[in-house]
Amino acid sequence: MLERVRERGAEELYRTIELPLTAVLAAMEDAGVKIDTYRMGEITARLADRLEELEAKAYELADEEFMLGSTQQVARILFEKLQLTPGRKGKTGYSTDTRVLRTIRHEHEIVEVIEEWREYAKLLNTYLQPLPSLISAEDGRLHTHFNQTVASTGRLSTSNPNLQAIPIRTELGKEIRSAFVPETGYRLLSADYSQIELRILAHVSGEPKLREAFARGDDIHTATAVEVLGKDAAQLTSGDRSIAKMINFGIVYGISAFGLSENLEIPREEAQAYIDAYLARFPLVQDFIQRTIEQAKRDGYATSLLGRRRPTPEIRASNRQTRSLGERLAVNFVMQGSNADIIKKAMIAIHRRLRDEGRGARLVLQVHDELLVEVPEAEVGPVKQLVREEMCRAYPLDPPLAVEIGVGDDWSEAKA
DNA sequence: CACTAGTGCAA
DNA sequence: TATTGCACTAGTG
Repeated sequence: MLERVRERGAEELYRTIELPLTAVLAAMEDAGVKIDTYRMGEITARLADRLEELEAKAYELADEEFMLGSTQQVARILFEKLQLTPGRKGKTGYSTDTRVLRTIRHEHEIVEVIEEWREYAKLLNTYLQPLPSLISAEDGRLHTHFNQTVASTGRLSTSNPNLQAIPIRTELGKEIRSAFVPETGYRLLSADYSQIELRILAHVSGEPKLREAFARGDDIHTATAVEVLGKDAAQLTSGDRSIAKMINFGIVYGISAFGLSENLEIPREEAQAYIDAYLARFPLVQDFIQRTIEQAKRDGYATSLLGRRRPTPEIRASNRQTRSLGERLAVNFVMQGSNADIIKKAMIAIHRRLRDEGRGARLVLQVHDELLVEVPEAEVGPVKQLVREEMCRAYPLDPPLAVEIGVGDDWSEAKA
């Protein structure tokens, strides 16, 4: 197999990153993370009560009993029985997803009941009930599995349970995250790369406006809004910043007018105008996108900063839709794949130094641009410094990598 | 039991 | 018809 690894130009990546990383991941799986089951139980009890109330209310408003978890039955109630305005359709009928429900929220009282039921049922069924049952009898901790060969971009994934998708956006979500706690006498340290994928874009494109914005320490979405919307920073609304944020996401994902229009919920022509304005204001980004697509067409793959390759055969397809997909995959890979390279390199360095310096601290989770470390109280200061140093040093970018670090008595607090 | 569709959680 | 994942329930066979 080593011969085939060589043929694909992957030997260095294999020897310096992927192979040494296996030991780090094994140690992390072995360490696991502590869960405050009492806190989980409190939230669960509260939610279970609320879910029953919502269920009763939904039956009353629909004047019949139905399965709130069944999209088919929900669609029948909303769009046949109650005659609400249908939105998009799927293979089997009307969609009842979040966006559709949001649109018809004011047509009938039952819609908000269903929305709220969905949110709570998700948290209960996916996190609050399954997680405690997965806690090891051996050490009382929760052990995930890190998959090293699943994601086509070189990212890690986690499974059984998927600890890379623990809620954070809603208040209730944050409460679930707060049940992830350190061992007695320890604290949790969360370190995440700030805007790493846009910094990689600034680096690989060499776009001066992006580089300078990062160098000045500007808020990158605000800086983008200033350029694309042509307003002074002082006149920007929070809506302007949100638009710029969605455009930046779009650039990282390999933008299309259709995709941006869907996400901003605006006409495709307006989305196209935003894209045109962006590319005109950041011309080196446009060059980078073009270069990346041409390379992928020629070589059959895109390449990350550390030489990882993603084959993109779609890019030579005769079907326009498939070809566009290939172009987006190639562009996105440069940023997502390089991000994966960099954080893996940092993990190896951190693991090694914690061991060599005789620290009691240990890596417990990686969430794509974040590392979670369990640290003895007495070591917090030096470990914080060590983690920042190794994460920043992993790959010298221009603009440089920036790392935000928080420490707390649970995962939610550490991220605040 | 294996599979798909729809939905929604994370970065 | 914007990138990468995992996992839940309902429903089919």
